[in-house]
Amino acid sequence: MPELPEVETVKEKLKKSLLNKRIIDVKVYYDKIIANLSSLEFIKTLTNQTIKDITRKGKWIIFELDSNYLLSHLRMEGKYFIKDVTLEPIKHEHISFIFNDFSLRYMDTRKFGRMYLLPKDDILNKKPLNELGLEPWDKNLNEEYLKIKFKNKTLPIKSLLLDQSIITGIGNIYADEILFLSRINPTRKAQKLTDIELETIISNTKKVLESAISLGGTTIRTYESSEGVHGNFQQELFVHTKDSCKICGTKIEKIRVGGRGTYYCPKCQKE
DNA sequence: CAGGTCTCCTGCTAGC
DNA sequence: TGCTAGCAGGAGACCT
Repeated sequence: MPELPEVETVKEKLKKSLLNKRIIDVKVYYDKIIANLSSLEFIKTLTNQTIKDITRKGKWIIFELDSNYLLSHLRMEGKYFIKDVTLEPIKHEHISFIFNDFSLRYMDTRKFGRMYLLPKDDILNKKPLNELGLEPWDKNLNEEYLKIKFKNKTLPIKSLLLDQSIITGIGNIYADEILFLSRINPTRKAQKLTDIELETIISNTKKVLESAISLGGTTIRTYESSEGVHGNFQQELFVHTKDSCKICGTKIEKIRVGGRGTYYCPKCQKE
């Protein structure tokens, strides 16, 4: 499940192959991936545009084209591969962007990924990016900001860490890791956290995500990496999918918080 | 508005 | 061994 560090890694990888390349054709095999256009309009608009830049906002990859932005969210299992143009599409391959000497294939086993093709204007203030909160390294992310965002909320901290309109980029794996490092129980009500605890969470968010990016993200379970992307952060995980605590040896508990599988150490993360 | 539940999907697995 | 029901999960829709 790609979260910010995996998306960042994929984005960097794509940049190496795609900058200044011109799309000469597009094939769509499953059109529900495209959220805001028919596949016909999607293909027509993309054809003959050049990739000027590739950036990231939260878990979104942003392809800057001549006159549009193509936004891509990998959700659970979306991935990109560079392949020879002549190779037939295989199972779970839904979109193929064809360039002169190679093709970029979008694969997605569960078909949860989504793309938006938008006109080139102020996309940060338009759906879907307008709903995103702060990047973890934004200088406006501080304890005051979280207090304002947590106002009138009764949800546990884990659920609010996953809320992309507050901090963007954290997913299920890193939420568990951030709370472990912060020694905070995932079920604690966000509103009841102290200022110091909020600051600890912010600092550990940056720490965990930076470390994960430097290791190329996390590769676990069914999440097979994209082209040339093989993360190693799974070796650094303290609680997510673990059996016993790396610090105290206590058995890691698995519970459900806000419908998500949640791992924590009952001794290190007391309620 | 806040929050709970359902939905989208497929592959894997526990259980018989 | 083979089958099936149940589960996993990011985010948006829908309901209360």
